[in-house]
Amino acid sequence: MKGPNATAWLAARDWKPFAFQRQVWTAMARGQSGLLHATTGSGKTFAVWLGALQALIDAKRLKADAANSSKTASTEIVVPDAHPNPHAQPNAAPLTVIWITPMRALAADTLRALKEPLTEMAPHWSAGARSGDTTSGERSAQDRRLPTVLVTTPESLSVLLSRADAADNLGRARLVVVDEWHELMGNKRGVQTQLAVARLRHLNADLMVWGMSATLGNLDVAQHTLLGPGRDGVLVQGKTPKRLTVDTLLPPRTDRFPWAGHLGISMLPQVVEEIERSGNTLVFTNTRSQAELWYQALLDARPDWAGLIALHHGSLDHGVREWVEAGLKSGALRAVVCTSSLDLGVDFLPVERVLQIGSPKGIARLLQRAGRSGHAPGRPSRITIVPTHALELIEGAAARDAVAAGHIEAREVPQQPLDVLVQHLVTVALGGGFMPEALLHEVRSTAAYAQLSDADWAWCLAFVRQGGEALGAYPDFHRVQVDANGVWRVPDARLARRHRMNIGTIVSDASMAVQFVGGARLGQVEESFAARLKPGDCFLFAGRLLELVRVHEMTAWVRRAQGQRPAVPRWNGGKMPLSTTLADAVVDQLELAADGRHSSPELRAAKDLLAVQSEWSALPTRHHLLAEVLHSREGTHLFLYPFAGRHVHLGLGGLIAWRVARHSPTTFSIAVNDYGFELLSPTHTDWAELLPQVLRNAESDKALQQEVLDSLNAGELAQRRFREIARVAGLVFQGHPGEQRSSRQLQASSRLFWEVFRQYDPGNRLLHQAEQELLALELDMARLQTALARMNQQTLMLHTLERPTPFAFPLMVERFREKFSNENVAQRIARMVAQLEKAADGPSRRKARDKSQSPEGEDEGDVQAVLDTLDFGRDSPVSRRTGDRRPRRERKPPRPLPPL
DNA sequence: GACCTGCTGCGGCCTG
Repeated sequence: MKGPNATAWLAARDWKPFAFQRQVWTAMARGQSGLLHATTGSGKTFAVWLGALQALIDAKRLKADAANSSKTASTEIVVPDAHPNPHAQPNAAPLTVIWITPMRALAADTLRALKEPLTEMAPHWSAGARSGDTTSGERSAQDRRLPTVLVTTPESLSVLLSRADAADNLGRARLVVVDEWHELMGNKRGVQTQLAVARLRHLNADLMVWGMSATLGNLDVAQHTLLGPGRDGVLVQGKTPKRLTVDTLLPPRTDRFPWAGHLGISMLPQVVEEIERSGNTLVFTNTRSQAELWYQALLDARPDWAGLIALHHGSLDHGVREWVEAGLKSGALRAVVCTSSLDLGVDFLPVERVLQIGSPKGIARLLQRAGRSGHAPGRPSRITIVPTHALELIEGAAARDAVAAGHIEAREVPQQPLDVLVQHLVTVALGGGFMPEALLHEVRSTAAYAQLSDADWAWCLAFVRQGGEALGAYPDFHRVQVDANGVWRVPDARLARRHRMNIGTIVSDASMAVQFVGGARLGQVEESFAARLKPGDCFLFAGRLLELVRVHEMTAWVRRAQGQRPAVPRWNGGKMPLSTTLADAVVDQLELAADGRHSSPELRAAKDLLAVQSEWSALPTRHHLLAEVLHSREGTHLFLYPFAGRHVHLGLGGLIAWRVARHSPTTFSIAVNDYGFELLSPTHTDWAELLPQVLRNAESDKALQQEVLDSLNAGELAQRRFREIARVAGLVFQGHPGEQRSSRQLQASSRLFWEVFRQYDPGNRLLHQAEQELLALELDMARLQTALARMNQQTLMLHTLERPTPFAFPLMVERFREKFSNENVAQRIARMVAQLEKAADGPSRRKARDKSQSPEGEDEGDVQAVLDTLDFGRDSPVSRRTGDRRPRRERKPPRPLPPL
């Protein structure tokens, strides 16, 4: 009688196991934990799953086998007959495997994939999924008895851990698998997963832990973070990634290609042509509104594609998204315009072609998206970057070189987020209660809290017990109480329920449902967008032109509309900066161009533009820091290009403005993008003299950090971070399902806690955490330090400009947006572009020089006229930066320093 | 609360 045998199972399907699959089986048979790194669709799920079946069904015997066997032992492990009674389900084996995925849809897909070998290899095992999608029927069945294999999410697992019988039920688990670990490890969901794994390991010391991850720059850290410090594991490298092509869709005429912008609609004809030529195509965009606009533009260009192309992003209703995913799987859809929503999940898409509109932002992200194509055997993956402005041409070549060199971003891991720990303490108190010393030991066995101090631990305990120092008078925050035996529990049923409803670490902005009157739900728009619409107004959403009928109880009721020029919803999403890896690769390309080596098609396409940049100023390189100064009627513009990503540029800009303002009181406005930033002062500023002084390194990292905090409106920024922390820590209740509370209500309550703590409990660790998160996540402090240090090594090249260069122009455009409606900006930019193009024409180089002798030159005058219409006079100070989710960026002169 | 270009992801109540 044959038991589970992975090799046989694969052989029956004509599959030969890969070497990495055998490695996983051997390791699992020995009871080892590990991390499997493999590309999507390479068979990693089966590797782990078949290995698990083999290893777990008769563990005792297998252990003996493994002990007796040499390293080269066969992995064809045979165990005794496994009671193949198909009707045995109600008596199925108890919970043995917990399989965690980051997405509900992926949980469902995974369950389907796992079930197939299950019926054959372990008929006495049952399998089921538990997530927010699970119906109440399944739920109550699971409450009586969990399946042998439970496929779930980190949040649902935490909810299970909060049940009073958690130890009995979950303590039986012998294997935890975390799929897509790279998606979780870098955020608080990953920390929550670490804590859950530690809990399970506490319940069963022999627990095996396996992770699966896509390509990362720091796999060792990924493994260490999952398994816990000081725990050995196996790192299995999956099948070598298939061949990958990174190329760029070049515009037909690069001399007419926009210098700034993000939409890229000018590339529409070429994109249509690519889709026409290819099989199924995924068109990735960087934002949801961009996806909406591109979908519409494609339909306008090809009305016959109605029904053949679709739209997919995170604010569309699940029903809509599932329909699109099904269309992709069946091959019915020719193209789907999407955002990161299709980065993960949806197994085995038959996608042939992947287009990336706009900057890919990072190499890991590019690889992930590229991996969506070329699933057919022998076919390479291919991703084509569609540049939206001239400098993005260079990103294509840069990305290709970085991929070839194997430069991939590392993923940073959160350290000791106390809000997550506080939540976990209440969860465990609910799940049967805890004794503090034992739990501390368990918590310290995770990578995130290995260094947790006794003081922090004591603070967290006090916080769940009486809300810390400030909230002692409020029974709602006496969540955990110590019983007569010294066990910490949650006795109050109402608080228990409230906690279970609040489990998780994802915090999103309040949104409003969009629904047809008497019909289907379409998705979600942000409350703030809906608030600006009046009944009768039109907007573009879910690929349709809609008219708002009314807003009622957090739902925007709509009907189809025609004609009218619509608004496009904007979502206040995250803003990923260009990664260090990709930014460095871009600088390398500029270096090549500076040497006259235009070896790639992209560089050749950008050659004229780069020539203009060199002619009017210079090209930034690894060893040269480019600074440009332009005097206009607005004042003095400084453009600086550290290539450190938008977050760092904001911090650096603020820092430099702060340092200058200490010498001479001035008001600056700041504009940033991923390549550099602009500082504009209304008065004359002598940057040639000032810049070398204010660029200096700080005395210490600590001092630099303080300067950056001082230079920003740090209090307000930290308060916004605190909002999320308050929700994760369970201070702010988000309401019952279906009873959405408006963002105003939530805002008000988190603000109240912020103020109460500041006043009555300034030592509150959550306040400190908000500041730390602000520094680490929003200001990218570590990267800022590196960038500043590097700038100090570089040779400063300061060029005085006659007109904005190709590098400076996008920064100026960035600033215009805040003053005018889009249309006005478009018109004004069109005029500026026309002027600049004239000046940039071949023969114009001489003209440009001539004009420097006659500043009244025609072109010069017109550019100035354009700038003048922008009205950044002294009376209308530019106050706010766009796209930063930051408060006012105005630099108030600090109080004069006391004499030394 | 502030954003206007700005991703993704989760969970939960009540009653019989």
